[in-house]
Amino acid sequence: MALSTAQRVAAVLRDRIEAGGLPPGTQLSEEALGRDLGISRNTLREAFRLLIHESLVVHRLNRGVFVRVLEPADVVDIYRVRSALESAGVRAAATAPPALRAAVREAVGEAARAAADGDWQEVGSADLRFHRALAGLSGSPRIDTAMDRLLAELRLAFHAMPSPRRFHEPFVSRNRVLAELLDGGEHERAEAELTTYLDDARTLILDAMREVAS
Amino acid sequence: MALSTAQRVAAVLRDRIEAGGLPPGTQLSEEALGRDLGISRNTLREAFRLLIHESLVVHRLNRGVFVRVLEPADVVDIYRVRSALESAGVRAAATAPPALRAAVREAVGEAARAAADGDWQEVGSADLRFHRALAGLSGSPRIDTAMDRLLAELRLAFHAMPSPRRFHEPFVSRNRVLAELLDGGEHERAEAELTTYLDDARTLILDAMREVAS
DNA sequence: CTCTTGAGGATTGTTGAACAATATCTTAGC
DNA sequence: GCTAAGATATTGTTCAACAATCCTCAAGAG
Repeated sequence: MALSTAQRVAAVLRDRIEAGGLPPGTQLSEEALGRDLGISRNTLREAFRLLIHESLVVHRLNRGVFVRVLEPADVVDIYRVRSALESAGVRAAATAPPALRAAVREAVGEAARAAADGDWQEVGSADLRFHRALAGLSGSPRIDTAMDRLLAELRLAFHAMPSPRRFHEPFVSRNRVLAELLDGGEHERAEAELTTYLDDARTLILDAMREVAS
Repeated sequence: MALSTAQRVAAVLRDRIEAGGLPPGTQLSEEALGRDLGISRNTLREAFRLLIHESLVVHRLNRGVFVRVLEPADVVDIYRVRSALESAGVRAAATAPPALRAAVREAVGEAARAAADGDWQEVGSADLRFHRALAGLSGSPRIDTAMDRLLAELRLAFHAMPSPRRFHEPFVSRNRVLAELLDGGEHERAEAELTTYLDDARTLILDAMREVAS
């Protein structure tokens, strides 16, 4: 048994959440879910802990766990932190190891290829890799894991996006522009472009969230 | 009972670790600690998970949990992230709410008062509050908690410092300089000063760690 | 009618135990 | 002295029972 029961249960719940079967705000009852999945409450709670760590669900003392509801304020905050971490990466680009700089260019290429194929799901994944690579220029393990967690949180908001293409398409070329500014050593302009970039993306997501809520 | 048992136990262990009662590298035996604290192994493991999440302890599979040993590479990384978060705060200072800017000035005053009293322990605490306030200028809850965790990790390294006075004293006036640059709207100079400030502090800690290790 | 109060029921929190899996220590053999 | 097999101790996983807490909803006071 390579994976523990708790890990398998967590994977099942993760899939259900990301597939929309368990919408944000849903309470995950220990007894009902445990009976449903044929496991004890304690094992289920262990699975919950894994999901809590990924912030896919939240735990309220004596209340239970609920599928995370991402508020507009959360999106605003996530983009604030992203701005701080990715800006730091851009400022570190000049002294970053070649391998890290190559990762940025690679993600740009992958996004372009996926866009040519019309695979907008994959464009989204490549976009996330691009931004992770930007933050990764700092060469900091702690920044890497923080970035991973932020992007995992953001995925919860993507459910609100009606058209993946309309959201991702404009950013393919902007990613390329950013990468070229970095390669050209124009770090100040790159940082400025990154700031407006993130502001635009945030606005798009917030608009989509408002639309779904209404 | 506002806090769960696991949370209270985690607080106890956190205090013991920071007070030096549980030095870095100590193994936290489940059976012995559980008997000592009068709680079940299961609850203790829950408390461990909280501390693991704060990276005050590390978990090695089938080996147990140990009080975190901070390597020089960790200190370097922590200062990288601090630089990113505090720089973001300084850049946000211009548009930050007055209450957040006041918190920065307040911490400077408290440090100066403690220094006059010769209470170098308290100078250290005020210094941490100063830096937390700097990062707090971003107004981001996620940055606040990230900063708290970083500073808690860093405290693990402070055990290596032989003379609190020699470490903290020079920074009292530098904090004041930084705060005045911010109040004067000279954000670029403030950011530059912050960078050299953090580099100097990092160097001091790394030197002390090397000295203790040898 | 609104607000408080307090059972009662439902849900989560905690415990101790049993068994499995793994690492470490001990010992026998070469 | 070194290696390998077995013994021992510790952690990992799961379970069911009991304790603590929250929420609902009805009864009563104002």
